[in-house]
Amino acid sequence: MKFEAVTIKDIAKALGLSTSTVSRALRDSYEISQETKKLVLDYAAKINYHPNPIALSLKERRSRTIGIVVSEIANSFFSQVINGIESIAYNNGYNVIIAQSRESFSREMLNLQFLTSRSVDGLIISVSTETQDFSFLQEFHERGLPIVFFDRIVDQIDTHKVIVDNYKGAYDATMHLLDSGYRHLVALANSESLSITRERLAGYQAALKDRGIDSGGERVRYCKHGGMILSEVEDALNGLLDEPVKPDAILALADKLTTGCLRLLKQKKIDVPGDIGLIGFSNTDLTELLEPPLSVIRQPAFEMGEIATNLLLQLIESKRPVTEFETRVLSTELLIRQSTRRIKSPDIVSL
Amino acid sequence: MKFEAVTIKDIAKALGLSTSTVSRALRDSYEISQETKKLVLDYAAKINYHPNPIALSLKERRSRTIGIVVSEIANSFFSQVINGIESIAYNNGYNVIIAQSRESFSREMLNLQFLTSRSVDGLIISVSTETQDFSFLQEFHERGLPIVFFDRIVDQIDTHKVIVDNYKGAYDATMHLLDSGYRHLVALANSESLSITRERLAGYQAALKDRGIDSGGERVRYCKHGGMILSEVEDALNGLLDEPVKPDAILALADKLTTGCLRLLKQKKIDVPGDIGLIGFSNTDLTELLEPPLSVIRQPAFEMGEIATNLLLQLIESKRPVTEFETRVLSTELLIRQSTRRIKSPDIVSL
DNA sequence: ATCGTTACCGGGAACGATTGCGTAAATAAA
DNA sequence: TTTATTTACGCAATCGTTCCCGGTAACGAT
Repeated sequence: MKFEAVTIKDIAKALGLSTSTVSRALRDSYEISQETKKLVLDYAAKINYHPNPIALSLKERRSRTIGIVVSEIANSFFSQVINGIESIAYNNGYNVIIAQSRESFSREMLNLQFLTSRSVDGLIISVSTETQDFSFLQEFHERGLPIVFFDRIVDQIDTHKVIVDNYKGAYDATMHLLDSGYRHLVALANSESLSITRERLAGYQAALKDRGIDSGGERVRYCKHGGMILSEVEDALNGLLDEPVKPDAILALADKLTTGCLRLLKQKKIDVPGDIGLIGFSNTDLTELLEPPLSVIRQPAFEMGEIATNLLLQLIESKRPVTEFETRVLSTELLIRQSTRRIKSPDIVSL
Repeated sequence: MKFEAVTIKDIAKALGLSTSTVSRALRDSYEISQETKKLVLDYAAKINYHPNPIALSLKERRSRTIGIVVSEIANSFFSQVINGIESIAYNNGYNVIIAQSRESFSREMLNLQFLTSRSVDGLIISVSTETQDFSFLQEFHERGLPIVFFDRIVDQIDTHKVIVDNYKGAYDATMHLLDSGYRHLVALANSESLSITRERLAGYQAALKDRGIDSGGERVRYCKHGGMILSEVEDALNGLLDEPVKPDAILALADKLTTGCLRLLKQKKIDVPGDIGLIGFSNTDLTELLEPPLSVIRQPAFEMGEIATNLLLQLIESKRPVTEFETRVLSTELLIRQSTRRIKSPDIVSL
């Protein structure tokens, strides 16, 4: 079952040269005569020689590989980011290794262990919902592993970051709900520990405040597992629906929550937007085909991947330690569709 | 930017032992005294030693890593398969490296090159739509790389394969359309070279034949790029809609084609299922939330991943070359929803 | 006293590639 | 002719690990 590859030794032996000469010939060193070079190059091509990257990684302590850690590749947002990352990475001669944490802290640690032990030259990561302890990341960072955070960032670690203006995204969406005549808003959020949750929630609350509406602490429910488990979303949603003041619109603060919410409302035969309005963060390209077409806040995912990769490569290829870091903030896009088209006349009591 | 790891040498030096002794102590060799073992083990734990997998891969010519090649991770079917693969792989101490071909032959080759050069111990692959030349795969296979095909398999290469009963899936779906009163069926297919296209199309045509309906050669359109480009699907769809006998139902033979088709029909304001019925292969978990809820043929993707991985591990860990290969065929599931609920009364002329 | 075991440990060669250094031959400069 | 310089190549160390050989004690049996 082993699978023998051609090595530099085979070439050396066949040509009666030393491995050093072959190596140098292949790297086009000035110390090697034209004839010898041609000889080696031709023979290498003939027997389809490719340098062994494992040996190279061992020697050079670099792998021209970057690691990606996301919670779930099935999530459109993340798969779009990954496509962005790959596009830049490939153009720069880098390969990528993708790992999913599935929102589990332990899986995330295992993945990180795997990636670093395989000598990835750098890391692009959006942390899992469960992750509260960043010390392991901190440690890798301090030991010199170049890291770029995107989406769910870690404030404590000083490095490049790529995010969207989550505050504004949520603010605008909330304003849109209010402008549409909805009054009793509730929010369905990811784990409290996540940067995106905090930022988005702040935008939501600021919008309510700017309109002089008392948001109340109870009108937000969190999903610890980021909606990985539908029952968790159901519990949160039930909590919201059971509020003393019945909500007339929901703001979902993550992709999985948005679609999960719609699924549950349908199950409960609660009409959207008739009984309740719904808007949420989502990058699924199916949202416009849903019943009803979903109003969403969309992130420039592909671009985020591109930017993150460029920043990472900059970090990797920098000669001396980088100390100046930047946080790129991109804009979200608000796509207004059916699910927030208020049908009932505004509730007088709430005005 | 370098990132120094603890090696066996550090331990040896610190403890005044040789690297051989340390290595043996760590592997719990009988030749090492209990005291020394404890000494080494304790110290290794203390300084958080982890063997360098790169060095191990170089030495052992194996990496406990399996490579996955799919056309696109954003595709629900593939991401579900990947989850199945990971679940088994992790439980057996293997890691996975995911690569996407994005339906491009050259990308597929590059990925394969990357994976094998990183010494993956085996490969699980569903080939890209573009791939017509399997010689490179054949070569890897002959050189001893364990391969398991799933979904889009390669008949010419003799190894384990995991598929669904595509013939029956398409047959049943077609029968369902006919039973619902549709008469003028058309099919939207992937590239002709794909195994799944051939099998599904055979099922479709067999159903028509069994009902005494002349399918006609022109009532199938192919999408070379597997629907990666929407315009391609549009051209194909337009071709079908322009048929002399206007179709009243569409069978889409791949995930991307199914949703792409719905998107285009909506754009064209063609009502589903009012003007035309639609059923297709899809593993997207959003299909029931679509407008209309989509009737689909669903594949047991997770299970396929699990089986493929078990077969691959069997291949990898087998002492002697395996010569007996199996093709596991799983069942599809037919989920009937709105999109194939015929509304108009059957067209008399067509009966 | 000598031999054979057993228990324990170290030296050094791999794995595939790069690279600093040494050096022979060929050429140029003196 | 002698010395200096260039050209072109090989040796050996290195990366981290394993493992085939050794080797050296200690001990019991002869």
